[in-house]
Amino acid sequence: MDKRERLIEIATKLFSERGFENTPLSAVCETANVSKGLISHHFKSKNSLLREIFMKTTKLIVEINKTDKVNQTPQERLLELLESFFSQLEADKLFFQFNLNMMVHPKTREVLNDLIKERSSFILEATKSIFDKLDAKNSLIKSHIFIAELDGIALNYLGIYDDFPLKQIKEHIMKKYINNGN
Amino acid sequence: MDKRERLIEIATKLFSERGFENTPLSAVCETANVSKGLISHHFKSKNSLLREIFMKTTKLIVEINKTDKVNQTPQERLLELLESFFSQLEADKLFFQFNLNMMVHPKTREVLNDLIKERSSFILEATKSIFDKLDAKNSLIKSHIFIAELDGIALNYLGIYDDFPLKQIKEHIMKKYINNGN
Amino acid sequence: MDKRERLIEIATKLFSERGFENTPLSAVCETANVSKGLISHHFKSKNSLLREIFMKTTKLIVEINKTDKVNQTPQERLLELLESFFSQLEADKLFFQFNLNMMVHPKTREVLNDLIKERSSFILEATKSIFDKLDAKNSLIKSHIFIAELDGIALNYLGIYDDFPLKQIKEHIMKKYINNGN
Amino acid sequence: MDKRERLIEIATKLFSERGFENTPLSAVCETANVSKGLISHHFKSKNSLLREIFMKTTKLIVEINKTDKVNQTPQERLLELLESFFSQLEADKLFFQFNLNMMVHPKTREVLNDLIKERSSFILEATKSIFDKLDAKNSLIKSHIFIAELDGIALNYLGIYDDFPLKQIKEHIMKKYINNGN
DNA sequence: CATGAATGAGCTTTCATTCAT
DNA sequence: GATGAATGAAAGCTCATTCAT
Repeated sequence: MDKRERLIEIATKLFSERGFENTPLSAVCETANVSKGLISHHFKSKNSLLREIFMKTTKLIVEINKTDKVNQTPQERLLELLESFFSQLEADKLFFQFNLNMMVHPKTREVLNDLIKERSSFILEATKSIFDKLDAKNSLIKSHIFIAELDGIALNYLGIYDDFPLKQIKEHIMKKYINNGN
Repeated sequence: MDKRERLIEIATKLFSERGFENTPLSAVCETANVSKGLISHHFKSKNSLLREIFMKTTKLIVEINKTDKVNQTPQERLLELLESFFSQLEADKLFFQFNLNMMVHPKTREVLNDLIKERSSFILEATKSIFDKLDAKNSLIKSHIFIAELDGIALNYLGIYDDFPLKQIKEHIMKKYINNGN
Repeated sequence: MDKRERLIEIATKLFSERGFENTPLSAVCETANVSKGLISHHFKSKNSLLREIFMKTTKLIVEINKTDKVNQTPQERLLELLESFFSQLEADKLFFQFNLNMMVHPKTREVLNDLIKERSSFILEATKSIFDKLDAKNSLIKSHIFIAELDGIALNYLGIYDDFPLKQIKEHIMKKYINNGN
Repeated sequence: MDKRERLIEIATKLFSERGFENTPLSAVCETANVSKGLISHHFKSKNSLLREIFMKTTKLIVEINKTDKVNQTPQERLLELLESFFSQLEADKLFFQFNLNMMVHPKTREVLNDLIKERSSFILEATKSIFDKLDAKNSLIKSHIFIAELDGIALNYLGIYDDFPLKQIKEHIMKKYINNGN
């Protein structure tokens, strides 16, 4: 059992649930049944622990997008992307919670500034490469809107509306993007 | 010069810029050139100050939506709503920053839970009442998507992409909603 | 309605119930429905308010002991004193609570030092004058023990034993002192 | 040098001398030459530190009473008890001061409520078991009076009369209880 | 007399971080 | 690798007191 890995996992979970600033390292240690000293032994500081977590999730995102989809049509790729977004959103709320938290909160945004830029460029590029193939016109704008729409759905689903009708919205969105890419 | 009002204003600004938890009351006091004691004299606690601020912004939102638009067609209302959203978003970033912050962060969400529910119900209702008149079919889903889209745009504009092409996106969105209400 | 008098009354009650240090002046003001400024207008400080209260209760004690008992035998006086002690103890717990509090707590003892000395000398004298008449031998010692016994009973009754058998103890004590003054 | 133990010792001393509420933890730390953080490291809160101290003194009291006195007559036990009370009272004023303080002050009584009940039941039982053997009649009442008398003596000696004639009172009390158990 | 805004000192508690073992 | 004692800064909050009105 790699304690370092366990610390990262637990910290991710707690940061997601309670927020970064509202999660003392002591809480991470207690949950992990590990001494306070150990966390400092493994991570230079709380901030650097956060950065490591964020980089790990970025890697995940990159990998999902890199899997060979050479043979797919852009329509298929869009379809798959939406499918995976909606199923992930339901299955792993904490993952989205965490990323929203980190992007929005000024403190964490400062700590993660470069990493956020890096990740969001990647996502924009990946999305744009799809829309480019669909219809090069306005592909940047369409990509931005596409991303914003999904982010907004995640935000409203996770943080605002208890009775957010995710399934119906998924259908609606899928229909919209599958037929005309708009 | 009403110091209470000034404290609210300054706190709003600082909470928006730095986040709630990352803004000590001492920072508010220093900025307001006021003793630490005074803030406790006027507000029972930091949380209650936050609640007061949030309620104030809710009132603003409600009022904007209440202004007599009896004679407007739903199309006109939608147009106006989008116009005001995009111009506000540019003019008063802090206002959106604040609201995003408070919705996303677990700690503030806990403190504001009831107020958030209340406000978001109102916004959903107000939006739905427009879509109802446009085309009753799926009006709830469309409202949710509409709100999510705008939230997502705010989120990406304010927090993620430095070079977010707001103007073009505005045009795109306006076109989309004005022509077919989709 | 003399507000000054009401403030004293309410302060006495609250100081008795919660203790001096644990009772903010703001609590006194709220209970009295009076502004914070007023209490400072009437009393130089919290300490001086305390001193005034203590002096008032001393006056009461002195008066009770001064009422003409010229014609009474020492036995009758002792009887009456015990009777009044036990009935008071039951009827006005707060009065005893207050006095115990003030005597025991280091902070209040410091503030009231001179007044405590004054009052306790008086009580000792008054008691000794009775025992002197009963049997001059060891009257000082007997007085001290008598006072200590009553104080101890108050302490145990009010502060320690929920089921303190006050009535039976009263009988026991009365019998002891009435028959032989021991 | 166990700092935790030292903190308890010093806190006991200061709480006794100045009272619980009148002793900031900072005073304990300064006296112990220790940082403010350390006290929180060892004790969950100021209240829990107080509880720990109180429990420790209860243990002491229990142990004193538990030492094998199987062979003693009740008269001998009473004698010993009084001897130890009076010598302790002179030797360790702070110990009594502390206990009186904690029993009388409303705030500390609230914090220690259960522990006070527990301890005072024990003391009553221990005392009653002696009086039972002396003369079962009225043993409960006699025990209560016995305890009250000693408490009252401590109270008057420590807190009220500077010139309390402890030695003579001791003699008087000893004579009273040794001859007839009254 | 009466109010309540305003001050400032001081309190308990939290917490990231350091360091000897 | 691992522990936990120890530090010190900073936070929110309480409260007696002052003062202009």
